[in-house]
Amino acid sequence: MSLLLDGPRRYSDLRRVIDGISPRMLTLTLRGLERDGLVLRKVTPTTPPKVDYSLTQVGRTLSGQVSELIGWAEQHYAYISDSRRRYDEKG
Amino acid sequence: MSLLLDGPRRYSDLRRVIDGISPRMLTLTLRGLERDGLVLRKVTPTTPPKVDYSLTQVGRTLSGQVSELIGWAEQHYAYISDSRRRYDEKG
DNA sequence: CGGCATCCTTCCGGATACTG
DNA sequence: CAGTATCCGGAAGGATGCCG
Repeated sequence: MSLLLDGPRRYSDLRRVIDGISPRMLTLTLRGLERDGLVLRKVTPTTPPKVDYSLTQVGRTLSGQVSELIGWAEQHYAYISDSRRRYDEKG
Repeated sequence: MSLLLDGPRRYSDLRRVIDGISPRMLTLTLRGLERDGLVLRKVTPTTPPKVDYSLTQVGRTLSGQVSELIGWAEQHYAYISDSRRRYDEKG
């Protein structure tokens, strides 16, 4: 979702950025977001076809919270990794 | 997580509030949060035993973002439901 | 290019029964 | 009370192949 903040992205672009994701999962995820009205799917029926994904108005209202969540995760990543290691090693 | 903001809660309390959750899932969830260092599990070995769950210092730093997310969800619940209904009905 | 259909394996998570 | 143990059905999701 936060990947779409800078504007529309094509399917293949998203696949490249979200490294390792299968086409199936990417499509399912995008379709879910589209169904929820957070992402807009715009098909241009040329050859080769072109599909742009962008945030809807409402989708953009979520971007702040998502960014904050990402920020939190980055800030506390080391702490959580440490906590897990300690938990797994003894108890 | 947001349930723990007001202070420690006992296992059975959480089970009552999160209605319908199985003991297995509640334990797994709490154990995951404990492993990540977000929740503290404090056992008092009396009869009957007593276990209190509370947020750690770091766990509390996440509460703001969680609250905002909940707020967003409540605010846009109707929109999303509508979007889904329209999506499922035609396309 | 941007998918969908299908197969197949994994594992999530509910139900139930039992314990310190 | 606060879990653990076990069984089990169904869903999640990777791999592969095909299509407009």
